[in-house]
Amino acid sequence: MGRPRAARGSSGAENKSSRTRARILVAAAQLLDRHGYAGTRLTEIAELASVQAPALYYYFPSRDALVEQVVLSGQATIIDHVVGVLSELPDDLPPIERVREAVAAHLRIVLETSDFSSAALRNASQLPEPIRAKLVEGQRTYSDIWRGLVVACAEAGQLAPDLDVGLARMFVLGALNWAPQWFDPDRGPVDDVIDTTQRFILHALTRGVPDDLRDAVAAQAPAGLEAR
Amino acid sequence: MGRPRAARGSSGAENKSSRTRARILVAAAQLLDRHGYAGTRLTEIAELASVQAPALYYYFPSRDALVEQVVLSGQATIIDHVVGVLSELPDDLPPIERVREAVAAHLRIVLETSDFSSAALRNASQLPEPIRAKLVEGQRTYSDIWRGLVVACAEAGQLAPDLDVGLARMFVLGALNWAPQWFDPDRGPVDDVIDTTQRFILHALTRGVPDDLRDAVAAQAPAGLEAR
DNA sequence: CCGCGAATTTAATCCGGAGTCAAGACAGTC
DNA sequence: GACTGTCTTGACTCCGGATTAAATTCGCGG
Repeated sequence: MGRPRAARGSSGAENKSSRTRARILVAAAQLLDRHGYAGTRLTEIAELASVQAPALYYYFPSRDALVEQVVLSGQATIIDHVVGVLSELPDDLPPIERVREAVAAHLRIVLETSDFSSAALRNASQLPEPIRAKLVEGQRTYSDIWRGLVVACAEAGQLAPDLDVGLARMFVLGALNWAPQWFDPDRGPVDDVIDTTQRFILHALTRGVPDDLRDAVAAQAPAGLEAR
Repeated sequence: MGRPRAARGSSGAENKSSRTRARILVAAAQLLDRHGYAGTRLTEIAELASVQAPALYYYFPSRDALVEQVVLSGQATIIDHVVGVLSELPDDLPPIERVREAVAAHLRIVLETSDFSSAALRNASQLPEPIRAKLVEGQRTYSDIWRGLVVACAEAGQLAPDLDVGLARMFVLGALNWAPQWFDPDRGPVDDVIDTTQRFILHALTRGVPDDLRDAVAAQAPAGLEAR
């Protein structure tokens, strides 16, 4: 009666065992994303993973443990990816451009790499207390990342002066987090969505006339450009 | 053994009966908003409404009927209120100002009058098919309202030319619909949130071009008006 | 091709929540 | 003070879904 073992020599294995485990996690993520925490049946997960329900207990001690695994790793995936992208950026990149990159990173992970991450986002508020508690740290971390991004814009004078920094952050995250709700991969490539989202959010934050139009506008009406 | 009667003469009554019924609906809305469809127990609703569980069946034939009542009236509340506000507006108001008003109307109803409306929004995707079916008409209606608002902006040249009209609509609704998720009435008045939201969204849509320059910008990039 | 543990199934149990029902209690009304 | 509408009390059924137990198959090293 064994807890499943890690592969012999290697650690990130391709075991049959670990592949089954992965299938279960993926199935759970998909269903959590669609039906929510309370709406996801263990038997559905099993079916989608092509196993019988009790097999889940070979890998996870309980339904909640499985759910926890899904949302925690989903959360970690987002954070790691966004942090990773940001850390690759040159130090002298203007803050607003960092926001642009963060938007893309967030959307790409949530819309493309899928399920785990959006399951984490969408269910956060409806999870049982113990699981929710384990999410708060990551939530704070991620919040802080965005706070930092927005504050940097403000300090660089690139943020529209009449925006509350805290609220602005919430709106950005709102627009991002709502995306999985309506996004349909059949209706167009992720990249298009990302493009438009970036423009939308940058417009919202900067309020200024964007670089590529500034000259034209300035020529037309050289007065009144300063951000009031 | 009576189905509850409407009040004698008056229709929007203050009956004891109708007040109890209202308490039940309010309780259900609150819990649906917090725990989602599948996470809301009948007994919890009853407790919150200060009634015994079987009493619910005096007013509603089933749990789902109650839920349906909540989300449908929540949806109707939003639509009616926003439509009402828009119809009061002078005809010659610029489209972008109509958006501003619609944003305020939507937020006010969702954040203040609350629960019902946000329950409708948040649970939409997780409801059982029969209920969801009854929501689609309203969803289309509401979608169309916003489509109309945004398209009008585009046609008036007040929309940032590089925004896809359809996607822009989704972002606006995203920012609005995510608000109940983080809004905390103790942290500040609704009006502040509304103010900032209006600015944020108007910046996003118009690209922050001030009124006196909008013509110039529209002339510069008259393309990209298609309403996909 | 045997044996043994890992992986998974089949069958059984357990529990909570929806929904029912019958018998009252209590309030306001005529 | 009888009547009706509004609930409470306290069962009790029923079912689906989580969990457990026992039995079975798979797959590999010997």
